[in-house]
Amino acid sequence: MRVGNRLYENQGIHVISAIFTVDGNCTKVLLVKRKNEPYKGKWALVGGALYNNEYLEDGARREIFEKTGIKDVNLYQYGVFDELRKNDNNNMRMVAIAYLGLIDGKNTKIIKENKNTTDALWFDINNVPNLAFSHNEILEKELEKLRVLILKSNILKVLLPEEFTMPQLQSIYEGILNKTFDRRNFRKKILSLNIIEDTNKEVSINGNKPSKLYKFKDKIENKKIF
Amino acid sequence: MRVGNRLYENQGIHVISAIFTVDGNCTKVLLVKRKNEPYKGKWALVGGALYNNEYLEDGARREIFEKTGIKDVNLYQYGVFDELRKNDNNNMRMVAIAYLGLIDGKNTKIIKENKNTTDALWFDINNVPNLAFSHNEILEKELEKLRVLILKSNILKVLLPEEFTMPQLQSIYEGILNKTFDRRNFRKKILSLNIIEDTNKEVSINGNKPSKLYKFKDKIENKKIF
DNA sequence: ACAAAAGTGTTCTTAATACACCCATGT
DNA sequence: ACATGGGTGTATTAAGAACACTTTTGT
Repeated sequence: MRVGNRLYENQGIHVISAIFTVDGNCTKVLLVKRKNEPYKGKWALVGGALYNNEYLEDGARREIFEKTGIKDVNLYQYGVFDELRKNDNNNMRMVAIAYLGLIDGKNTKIIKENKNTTDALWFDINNVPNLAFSHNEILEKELEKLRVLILKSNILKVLLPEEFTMPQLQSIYEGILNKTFDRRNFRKKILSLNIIEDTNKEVSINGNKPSKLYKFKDKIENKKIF
Repeated sequence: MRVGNRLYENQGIHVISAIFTVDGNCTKVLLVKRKNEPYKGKWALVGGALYNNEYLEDGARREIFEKTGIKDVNLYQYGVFDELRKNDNNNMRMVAIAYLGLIDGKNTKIIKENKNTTDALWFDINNVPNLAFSHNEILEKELEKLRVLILKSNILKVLLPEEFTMPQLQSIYEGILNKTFDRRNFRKKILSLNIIEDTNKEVSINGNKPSKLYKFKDKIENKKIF
């Protein structure tokens, strides 16, 4: 079952991950600096070619580990990006399968270098350089997905302790959505999304009135339209 | 730039299209019957391997034409489906890129046979057989996308004359969403979606009170969340 | 005049927004 | 007692759901 037809030669599948974190009230994305051509010296999302014997998500995870040392990351959804690289003498058909990840940047040690990259850094999403390939476009689309995902999943779990307060949660939403919300309305909205639940505990975070503690639900059911 | 590494051998990219139509109040999907192994004799969505020198969407369109004779079809969005086919002696890494199409089945002549298929038929989506590969799963996901898409695009243009009446439109929505709606509320909802506009004309479709004529807007702007 | 299909408006309920005061803690 | 940050409720507006009568046309 080997592909033995010239029509199908020179095809490549890449797995590319946009890995985000939230730091204070700004959202950051993890980029690596390319060591080799093409786009030598340019920053890029984390990714590379898929191996023959692995599933897409496993490939994405392997690339993330090889290039940044990050082991534990939840990956979500996928997008597809299409690219026909034209050369002098042949074409290279590339399909990039894009993943979205979210980790706690503060508690994650990043390895800076590997055989294909010379650096790895968190960039504020409002201050991203021109990236290799069409990674700027991929980044935009994945960020948009992240903004949708936080409204209907427990993806934000990784950025918070098991139990957290409403103000902690609000600050992360504000960071990702790049907006501020009224405290009362935010609480009402989030509770109506049915993605967190009250633990009936309280803590005083910094010597003021104690806050209630919430946690994400394990199972989150979908909403419907129309 | 040839892929000369064993790790990347035996990879394949397939483009798979779920082509829908609406007939009366039921939604149908176009399936083809496979002539060859694997899954010989099974029904499948329309698709096949991507060539090296074409973009994904072009490949999808070529496959559709080769297998069904359909030339004019708008394709939308994509999904990715991951499959590692295990054999006795090697693995075949397949990635299926899925497209969604919608055409007017009544006015489209379908070619029944080609070198890889022995038949092509419209199936009521409530009555789809076990399909080849994981095409049942792909079909479900693409149908879900179609149901979202009709609420925020002009994708339904192809099923209607340039100018159409509200009851005609409602009947198609009811067919795809598999629900019935109150006439007044449907009208309000659709108009609020900002995807159609009044033409200030009327026709009497079948010798009763004349209906107003509407048409889809050319440009449709996106809504936002939060 | 009547049958068939299309147009229209009001009420009720639910969700979204805007906004101000009280409470618990540490100093 | 006061400063800090967290909790709560109400009034207004906008959107969704439920529902019945009138209009036009052909026979």
